[in-house]
Amino acid sequence: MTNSNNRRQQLLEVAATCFYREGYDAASMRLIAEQAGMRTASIYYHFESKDALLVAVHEEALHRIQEAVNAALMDVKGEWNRLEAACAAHLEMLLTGGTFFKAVMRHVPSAVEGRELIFKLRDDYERIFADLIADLELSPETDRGTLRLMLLGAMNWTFTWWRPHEGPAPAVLAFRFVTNLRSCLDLPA
Amino acid sequence: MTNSNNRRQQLLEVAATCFYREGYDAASMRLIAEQAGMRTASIYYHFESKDALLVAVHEEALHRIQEAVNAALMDVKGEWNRLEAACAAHLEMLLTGGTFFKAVMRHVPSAVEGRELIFKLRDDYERIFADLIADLELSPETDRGTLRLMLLGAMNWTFTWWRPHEGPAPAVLAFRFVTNLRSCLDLPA
DNA sequence: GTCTATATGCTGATAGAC
DNA sequence: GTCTATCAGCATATAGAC
Repeated sequence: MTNSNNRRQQLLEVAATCFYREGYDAASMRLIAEQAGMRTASIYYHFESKDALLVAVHEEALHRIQEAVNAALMDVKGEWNRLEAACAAHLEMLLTGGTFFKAVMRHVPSAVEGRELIFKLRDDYERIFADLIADLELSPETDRGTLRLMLLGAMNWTFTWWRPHEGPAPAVLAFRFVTNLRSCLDLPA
Repeated sequence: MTNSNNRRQQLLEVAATCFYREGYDAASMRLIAEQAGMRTASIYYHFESKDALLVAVHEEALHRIQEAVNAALMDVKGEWNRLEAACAAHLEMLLTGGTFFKAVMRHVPSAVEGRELIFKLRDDYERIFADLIADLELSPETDRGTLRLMLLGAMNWTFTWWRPHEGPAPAVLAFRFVTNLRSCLDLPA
């Protein structure tokens, strides 16, 4: 039972890495099994299908990142500070939290069973940012929906170009992103 | 010869649509052939492999979008206006220019021959925006690299959520994106 | 240029021993 | 829980007729 949970957890990590690096289709069950040090058939003791494995990866990753963002928001005061803290936590997980979270950014093939659930999980998570942006004081002509999608787009695109030891640290990136949006918008002049 | 070029062009369009909708691996040569109204083997008269087909899709799409952006920049004066015009053209192609351009945003599996070339084509195209941003007058502490990546990220992420007849028109989106970045940055106070 | 027919290999998944 | 062995199907790609 405990052993089973360990293996299950290990499989999730390995699968996420494969899904991220190869994409869902190219990440074969054989490859995942090999990376996890077991045979293909053994995976099916822990997960009923490859699709179920992908769904489980999303559940785990989004649960973890949601907790990280909520933790980062504890005791932070000020609307813009809170937004920046959430962005920093989001980028921290995405860029340096292991391949687990990058897997969530990949395309989900249309034939995957549980695709709708995956989209729902993603949407639920992103609602944190909608709430934070709703709290901002903005000039009346600013569209909050666009602002949210712009910020999330900028953040979620980082995983295509960011490399460890090269680009700016996640927290620096969060500061710049929010600063670039901030100064112009917060005061009704 | 002319007939061959027509077929080749048609295959490119069909393949791009399949690559976008299904992802590279799930878009089988059988499916592409079927959608194009021919047999699998016939594709190989026009393209030597599936990988070559993907590379050709990128060459065509990036060539076209580059021309569209350059055309949109003709006779536009003012650094911020030029950036906005380029963004509008970019979004116009990406969102309403057919699936051709969305295919370029998808993940390229690591095993694809010509992967490096594809990345080079993407980088070359994005240099347009680096040049436009280099022309802006910004407060000295603003990082232009971050600004470029932020804007491209926001734009390239749109194809994950934008739907025809729902979201804002591409030109409106371009205006909001640039406006959100603009007011705060252009004057050294 | 497009076809039929086929080679070869990899895919997700299952059966059943241990 | 993990294994060996295997299935049926689909993948890319090629050979050669028309």
